Amino acid sequence: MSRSTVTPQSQPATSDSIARALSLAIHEHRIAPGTKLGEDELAEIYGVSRTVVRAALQGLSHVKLIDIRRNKGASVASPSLTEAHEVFEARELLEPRTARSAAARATPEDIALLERHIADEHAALEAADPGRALYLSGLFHNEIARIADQATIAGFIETLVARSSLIIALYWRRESALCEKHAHHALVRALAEGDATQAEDLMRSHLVDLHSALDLRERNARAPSLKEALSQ
Amino acid sequence: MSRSTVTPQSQPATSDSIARALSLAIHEHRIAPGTKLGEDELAEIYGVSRTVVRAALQGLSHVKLIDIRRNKGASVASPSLTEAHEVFEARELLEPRTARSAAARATPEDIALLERHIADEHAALEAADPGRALYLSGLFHNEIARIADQATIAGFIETLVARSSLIIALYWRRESALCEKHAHHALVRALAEGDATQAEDLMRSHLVDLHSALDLRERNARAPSLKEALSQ
DNA sequence: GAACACAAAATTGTATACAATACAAGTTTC
DNA sequence: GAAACTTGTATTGTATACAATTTTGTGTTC
Repeated sequence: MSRSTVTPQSQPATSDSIARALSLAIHEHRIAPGTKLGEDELAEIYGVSRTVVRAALQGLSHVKLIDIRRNKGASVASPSLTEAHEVFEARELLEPRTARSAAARATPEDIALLERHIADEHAALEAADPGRALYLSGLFHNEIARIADQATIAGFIETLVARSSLIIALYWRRESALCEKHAHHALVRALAEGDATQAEDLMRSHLVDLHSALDLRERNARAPSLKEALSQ
Repeated sequence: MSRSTVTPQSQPATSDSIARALSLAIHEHRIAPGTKLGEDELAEIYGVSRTVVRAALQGLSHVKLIDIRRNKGASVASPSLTEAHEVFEARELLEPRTARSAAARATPEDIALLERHIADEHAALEAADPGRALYLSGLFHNEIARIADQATIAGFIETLVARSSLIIALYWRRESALCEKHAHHALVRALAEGDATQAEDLMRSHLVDLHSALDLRERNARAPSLKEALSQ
C-alpha cells in the first residue's frame, strides 16, 4: 500500500506530515531547487486528495522553501544570490545573540544533546550521507535557538536555516564538511562553560565563515524523480 | 450584492485579498484578539467558497495573526505576555540595524513618504480613528524596513509589526498616541541626514520605550460582530 | 440548580467534480 | 526553418458533497 511505504503510520498523511516530509527531503537535498511539485503527483504518493497536498504546499510556501505561482503550480524555491546574502546576513544578526542567551541557559542535558548532534553528523558524513549530515548540521543551530528560549526568534532562525539548505545546494563552493567540525565543538564548549561572550563571538565568526563560502556561480544538480526522493 | 459591499472590485475575492482585508481589520483593531473566525461566515461575507477562505486563514496562521486548532477552527491570536515580550525583543534586535541601513539609503522620495505617513497618522488621530492611526504607525516601521533594502529582514519586521497590533490591543497601558509623535519625527530627520548611528540609536530607544509601555494585566475588549468589522 | 446522557445542529476536514488556465504537440503560413 | 495558429492534454483554482468532529440544546436524575 502506497501509504505505508511513504508514511509508515497507519493514519492517512496530514498536510502537516506531508509538509514535514517535503521539508526534510529538501533539507537533505533529496529534492533539488527548482523541482516541480505537482499536486496530483504528491496526492498519489501520499495517498490523499489534492486538498491536503495544497495545504501542505501552502505551509511550505510561507516559509519560502517552495514557490507557488498562481495558475502555474509549485516548485522548490531557488533563492537568488541576493536572497542568499540576505539569509546569511539575517542569521549573522540573529544567531550570535541567540548563542549568547543559550550560553546563559544551557543545561547538561542540552549540552549532551548538542554533542550527540555533532556525533550523528560525523557518522552521517562517514556513511557517505551528506544530505543527512547537512540536515543535522542545521538542526544543531535550531537546537541552540531552542535553548535560548525565545520562540519568536527561534522560529525565524528555523526558517533561515531551512532556506540555507537551498542556498547551499545552489551556491556552496567548498568540498569539505558544510559546517566545519571544530566550529560546532567550540560552540558547545562555550555553551557548556556558560561563556556568553565567547558563544556570541564564535557563532558570529562561524556564520561569517559560512557566508564567505557562497559561490558566485549558480550550479545545477540532477533532480531525482519526486517519488524516488520521497521514498524513505 | 455581498461581493461589491465588502470587496469593491468586480472580481471575486481571492485568498490573498481576504487575508489582506482580515489583516488590516486586525491591525486597526476592528477585530479583537480571540474573535472566532468561522469559515462559513467568512465565505458568506466574501462571496466565495470555504476553500478560498481556508487558504486565507492558513496564510494568516503562518504569520501568527490567527490561531488555527485542528477540528476547532480559527480565531484571532491572543499573544501571551511571554510572546509579547519576545516580539518586542525581536524588534529591538532587528529594527535598529534596519534603521541604520535605511539611513544610508534613504532618498528624498523615501523621506517625503515617511513624512506623509506621520501626517496621515496625526490626521487619523484627530479624526478619532485610533485604529487607522495604529495601522499607519506600524506601516511607518515597515517602510523604514523597505528602505533598508533587505527583504528577508523586512519580512520578519512586517510580521512582528502586525503581531504588535495584537499585543497593543491586549496589553497597552498608555492613553496617549501609540508611537509618540516626536520619536517618528526624529527618526525621519536622522534618515534624512543620513545619520546611521543616530537612526539606529533612536530606533532602539523608541522600541525600548514601546516595550516598556506594555501592561502586565490583560484587558478585554468588546468584539464587534465579524460582518460589522469587515464592512468597510 | 448541577450533573449527566443523548440527539440534533453546527463546524471543520477531506474528497471529488467542474471550471479555468497553462502547456505540449501538430499543422499551417510565410 | 521560424513563427503563428489550433487542438488536445495536463494542471491548477474553486465549488460542492460527504465524512468526521465539536458544540449546543433538551430531557432526566439527584
